[in-house]
Amino acid sequence: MSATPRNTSRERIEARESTILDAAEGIFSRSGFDGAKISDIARAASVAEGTVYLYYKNKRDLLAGVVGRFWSQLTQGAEDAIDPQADAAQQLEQLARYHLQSILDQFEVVSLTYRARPQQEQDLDQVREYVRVFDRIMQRGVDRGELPTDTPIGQLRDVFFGTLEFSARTLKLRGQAYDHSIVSNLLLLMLGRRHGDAGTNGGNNPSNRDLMQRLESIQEHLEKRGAW
Amino acid sequence: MSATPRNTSRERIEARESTILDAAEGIFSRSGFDGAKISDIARAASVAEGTVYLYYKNKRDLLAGVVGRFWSQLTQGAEDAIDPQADAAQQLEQLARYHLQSILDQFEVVSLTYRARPQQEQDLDQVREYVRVFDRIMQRGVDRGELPTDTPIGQLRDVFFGTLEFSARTLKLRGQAYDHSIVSNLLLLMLGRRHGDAGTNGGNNPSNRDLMQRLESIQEHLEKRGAW
DNA sequence: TACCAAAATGATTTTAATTCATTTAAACTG
DNA sequence: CAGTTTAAATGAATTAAAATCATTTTGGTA
Repeated sequence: MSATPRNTSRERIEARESTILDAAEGIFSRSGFDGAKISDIARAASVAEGTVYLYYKNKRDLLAGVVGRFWSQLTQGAEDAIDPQADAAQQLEQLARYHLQSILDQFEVVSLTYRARPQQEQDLDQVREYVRVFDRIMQRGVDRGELPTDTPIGQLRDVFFGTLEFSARTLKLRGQAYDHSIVSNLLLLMLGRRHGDAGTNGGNNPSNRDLMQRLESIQEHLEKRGAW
Repeated sequence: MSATPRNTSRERIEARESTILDAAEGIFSRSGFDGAKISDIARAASVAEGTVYLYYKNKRDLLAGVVGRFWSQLTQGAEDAIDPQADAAQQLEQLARYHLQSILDQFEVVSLTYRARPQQEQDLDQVREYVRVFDRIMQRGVDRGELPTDTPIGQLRDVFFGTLEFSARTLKLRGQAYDHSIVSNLLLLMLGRRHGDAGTNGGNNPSNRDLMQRLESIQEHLEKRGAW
């Protein structure tokens, strides 16, 4: 049992680290990166200033810790929020709702993400992982024939997250709350129909090109099932 | 001519302010907000440290100056880039190209915008003004009947700028250059048609006869496999 | 040329991050 | 369980950079 740390010890240390992250998240959110003092964070975590530096190399690193944890938790939450049985359109809507709601709720932490970013590379790992939730939904949709084969997933990813984030900023700026029509309109846009508020303007006449794509996807779908 | 500053004097002062802004933009872009030292900026502007504080209350204020000037210039450039004769779709494409190109070219300054933001209110004024260029194009399109009356301009604004900005980030992250298909696809999305890369795969709208043939062949195909 | 006010300077002060010599606590040993 | 070793925590001291301000320089004016 030479170099391995004692069992209970690791738990204590993880608890302390998490305490420090909690404190940092609170102070950073309240005061912003520049406004936050390490001494405030240390006090909030009931710890000496020097202790913070045992867990994080410097202030920036501490921020990366806060931001990284946020996105990891978001990934977990997103996976829980998505019904594995649902089709691509439904899953996309679930993700969109969850995402918009979350970034509205924790707007300050999301903003802090941009502070961590431009620097080192791996600060972004947890964000990348989060984004893969979207990619998986879309890829599955294509595989099942629910989405056209030539769906440009990478570009739609930027449409999806870019739109939701800018919409969230707009809402915050105006002091407005979650607005479901944003999600509805985004999905209508991405899944190919015309815009206008959700329920409205439902039954539009699909073009032949739409029909052709649908047929192709049905065929592909049937062939994949095999089971003849 | 009592209290009014001498004519030449004002020019000298404005020139100096602009020199400081240039220096600050360079250093901020190269080193980021935290990495930039006022002493570096002062040196780059051939000015004493204290002089910087004659023109800007503090470092954050100086950043706001740099960022504000950037967005003002962007507004000017956008207005120049748009053909007043063109219809809404064309103008939107012109703005999209101009915007994507500009934020790619000056990615660092754009990133700095988020540093200035969450703070005081009027830091955003120039950004708001820039955004109105988009609003005007859309409103004019609606007024002229080129766009539906119920076009949700405010929401589409977030789609437009959100998508372009996230796309720019993706390109930068991958070290890729301007990609016109992003603009094409975004416009197709916003103006109501289907996605797929622009020039490629262009105007193939299959006829009903095509569809019927395809259906026949699918039926035949399926029946051959029999075994349901 | 002498004067004044505006502008500029950079040494000094202040603030906050980071380090590190010292102390305290925990884990292990015989 | 007292003694010893190692890990963790502390906070005073150091360092770095922003911001201030008493002093000097400059440009215009009479």
